[in-house]
Amino acid sequence: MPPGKRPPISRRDRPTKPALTRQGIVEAALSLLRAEGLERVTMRRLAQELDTGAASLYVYVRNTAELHALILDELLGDVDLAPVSAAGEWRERLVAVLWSYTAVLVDHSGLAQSALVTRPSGPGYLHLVEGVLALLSEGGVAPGRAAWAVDLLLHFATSTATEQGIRSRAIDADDEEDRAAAALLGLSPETFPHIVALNAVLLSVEGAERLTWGFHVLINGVLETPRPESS
Amino acid sequence: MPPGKRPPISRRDRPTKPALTRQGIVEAALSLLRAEGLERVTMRRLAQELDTGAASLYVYVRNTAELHALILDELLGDVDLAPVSAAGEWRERLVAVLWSYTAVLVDHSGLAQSALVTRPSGPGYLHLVEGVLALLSEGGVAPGRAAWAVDLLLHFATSTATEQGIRSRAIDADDEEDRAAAALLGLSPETFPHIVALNAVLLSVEGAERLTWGFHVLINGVLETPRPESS
DNA sequence: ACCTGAACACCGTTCAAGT
DNA sequence: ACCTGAACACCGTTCAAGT
Repeated sequence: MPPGKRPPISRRDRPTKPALTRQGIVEAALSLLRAEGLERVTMRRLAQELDTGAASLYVYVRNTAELHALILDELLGDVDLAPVSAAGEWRERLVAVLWSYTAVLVDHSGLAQSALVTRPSGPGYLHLVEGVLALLSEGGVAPGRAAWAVDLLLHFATSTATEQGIRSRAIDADDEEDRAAAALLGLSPETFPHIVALNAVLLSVEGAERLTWGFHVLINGVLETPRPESS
Repeated sequence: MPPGKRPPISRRDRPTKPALTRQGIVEAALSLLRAEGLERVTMRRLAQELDTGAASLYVYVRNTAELHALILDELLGDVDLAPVSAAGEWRERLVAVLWSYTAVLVDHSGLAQSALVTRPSGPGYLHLVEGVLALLSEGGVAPGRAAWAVDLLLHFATSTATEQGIRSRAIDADDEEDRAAAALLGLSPETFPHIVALNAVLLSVEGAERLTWGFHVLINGVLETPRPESS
């Protein structure tokens, strides 16, 4: 077949290349995230996945930060908001929602990091805020105080998720960082080998207890601490 | 002068190239940080500053993360720990220390971010932990609870610094993110132009009040919330 | 032992040129 | 209007080869 003008062939021969849309880009990014992790959700890699050039994505997405924010909000749809309208003590239900939020983020701690830097703004996030506000209101927290509290609570959950994500690595007894961690745990360097075992506990049972404790500290503190007069 | 073997010339003609040392690298990194910001403290840029190749730095520094951790700890020497042993109410002195820590980090929010991801371990950080523990002990917080509390307090300060650093930018009424921020503040889109003014307040007076409130929430919550029985 | 150039395998973003 | 190749200006890290 000679070169030159060829008849516009039907799309069927390249079924993996649908027209670009903002939603399609976000979906591709999400599947790339699940397949290869956030660090590979780059403009170039994503474009490759979509069978185009990186430059094309800039028609739909302002920059990488916006792309990540879009993914995050999509993921936030997985947060379990059922406890908001369930039966039971409001404190416990609030902790359940915060746990769910943290759990969703912890699998993709890079996204949590971006949530810390660029406050989320999509529908997923707004639903979450709404739910937390409802629970605080049920708990009798005045609106002004609740507005600050919801920020404080979500901020704490977000930063915990950021922190946790990276901690999932082996402890190395020669590593200076790990030595300091051991010191903080009150372990003398002699008993060092034991941290390996301890660390697993820290990430599971004790880690969980600490986070729950943190949530309760925040909730009790909010109940106990009025906003300053002036504002 | 013909090429070939030249006599080893004295170092005096290149006074800016001292031998590489770990400390020298950290100092150069620190001055680069102050001059150009964290985003330019890269292995390549730093090597250039030290008149060598990036590969040479790997003799002294494991990787970029370690480099940043080293810088951070150096900076932590600037935290004002005087309130630890000053007169006055322990709560207020604790808040003062936390404020100082936050202030040091907020100027370099990228470093705060790295502190969130890689828990600091150097002497600067350990002194800070020591000071906070001393104040909590003075406040009658039991050691076990204090151990968790110091983490909670510093973690909150660190993540607040991470968050604040980026917020120092103009509000754009066309920006979706800013629209959501306005919504959260309870402003209808009609009153939108006013956020520009409001934003300044938020970053100064109200922002400061919120952070102080957050610290007090944490402190009151810690006093109010025992650690779970099991651990 | 320490240092290095060069290479490998990537990045984000812009822009002129095409359709 | 949408899409793109190519370019610009970078990255971190490794490694063989030098001194």
